[in-house]
Amino acid sequence: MTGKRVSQPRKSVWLSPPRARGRKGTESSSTGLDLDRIVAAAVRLLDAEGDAQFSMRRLAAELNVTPMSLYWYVANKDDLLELALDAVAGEIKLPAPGPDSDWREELRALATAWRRTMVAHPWAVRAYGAYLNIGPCSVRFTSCAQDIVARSSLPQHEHPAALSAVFQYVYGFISTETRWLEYARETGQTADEFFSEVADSVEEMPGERASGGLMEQHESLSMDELRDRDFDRALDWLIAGMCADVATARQPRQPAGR
Amino acid sequence: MTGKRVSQPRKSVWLSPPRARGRKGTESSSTGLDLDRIVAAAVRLLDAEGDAQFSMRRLAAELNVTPMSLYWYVANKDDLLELALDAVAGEIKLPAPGPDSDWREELRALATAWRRTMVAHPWAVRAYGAYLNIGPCSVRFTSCAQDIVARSSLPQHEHPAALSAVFQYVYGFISTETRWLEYARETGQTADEFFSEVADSVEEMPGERASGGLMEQHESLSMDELRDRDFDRALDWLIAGMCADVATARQPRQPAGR
DNA sequence: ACCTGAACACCGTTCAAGT
DNA sequence: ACCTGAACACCGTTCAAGT
Repeated sequence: MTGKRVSQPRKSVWLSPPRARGRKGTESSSTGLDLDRIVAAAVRLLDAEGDAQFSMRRLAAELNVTPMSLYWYVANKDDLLELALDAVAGEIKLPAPGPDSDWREELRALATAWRRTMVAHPWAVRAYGAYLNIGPCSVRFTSCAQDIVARSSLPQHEHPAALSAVFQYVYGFISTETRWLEYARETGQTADEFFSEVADSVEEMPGERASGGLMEQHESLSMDELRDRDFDRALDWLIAGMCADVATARQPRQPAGR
Repeated sequence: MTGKRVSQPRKSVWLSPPRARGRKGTESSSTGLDLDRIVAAAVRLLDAEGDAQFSMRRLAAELNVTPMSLYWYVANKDDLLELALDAVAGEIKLPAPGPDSDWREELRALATAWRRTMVAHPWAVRAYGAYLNIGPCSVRFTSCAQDIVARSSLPQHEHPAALSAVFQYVYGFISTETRWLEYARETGQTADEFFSEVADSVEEMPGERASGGLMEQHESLSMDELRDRDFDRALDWLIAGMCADVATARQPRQPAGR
């Protein structure tokens, strides 16, 4: 995030030997600092003001403390953001693996749960794209997804590709979704107002026929409902596609229209 | 990008009245500045050192000029990055709409072209996620995609969802792909080395059964080939899924396994 | 063990001034 | 019309010092 040239480039908090951090047991007095309190405050601040406004100095002020005191608990800003990211990853509600439930339903449920938490913490999807996501909660999340496809009807050698496919799609979706919501929030407009304004402007641009078909079906559905529907839709297409690919047992490496 | 609290929040360069910029005709002497030269230099610098290292001051130095001279051509750093983004969008090789070609092939070709350019400019996928992408080249790119699905066999009302589905997927894919490549570059490792190191570390972490199945098929294929295959694979699944959904004409709103 | 203060090397950008 | 210099309000972080 800072990007200053360093001799030993950092990779992840989770790949470094732990500091004083992580001693959750110590019920410290409410006055003293504490890694958990710092991370919690960071999440609160990031939610409230966005990652662009977030700074170590701002956070320190929030905690009534000198900026440098944070550095006793955390090596640098990137590490702190990685910790904050894993904290919100812990908020994702993982579906319980009911014995009689369909794996496709569970996968949809997991994707929806992920989407829901990310919409609540837009900065976190940017962090998700920036870091390695190998904290305990992130790993638990990934494991959950792996378990689900492991119980699927897909052949084992397809599991990684299947997992990656839905992950990439969902990540892409929530990435642009949260960005639009942030834009609306920043400009003080509703999502619809902002979208309409942009669409109109593109319409008026020189060259090409404009955003045809992107603004049509505004009769019965709100934009939120439209987004929900498109999200589920593509997920279904993807899952249906990989199931069909298996059903029609062509030679496994050679996909459809080649 | 800066995030300072401003009275009038910016939305996009392309939504503001143009400055002196854009006078491409003026064959200015090679000594003077020029919007095109500035943008080109920015792209060069971003490619070489990444967006984390990029700054107005650094760019000015590169152009042998005072930082503030840039501000005659460009309102702020975000605007400049948006211009740089559109410049690389112009590098995407759009498939020519051959009259006898399959729309699915064209869609795959477009996705692949997009991916190729983004891998060449990793900072641009972050910019893509941050801005509105409504510059002339970006719009041309989007229009091309729209034309392709317009020629598809899908019912008209599905076109926006179909377009969005493949966009989100491809964006998600290249987003994580370029991030891994950047990590490898930053650490001076090959992509394989870096990936193995991370995978091993996750393996040793407490709790959960580890990254099962993510590191299997390392026999005949390199990581690059694996990625290429997975990219095409999910794209095929997605396209197959949406075609199948149409073929088996169930009631249009109620997808597969509900 | 935990926290502070001063300082360094950076940022983006405003503003008044130069040519 | 185009570019500069000084200055402002910020950054993340180092380092030596306090308790």
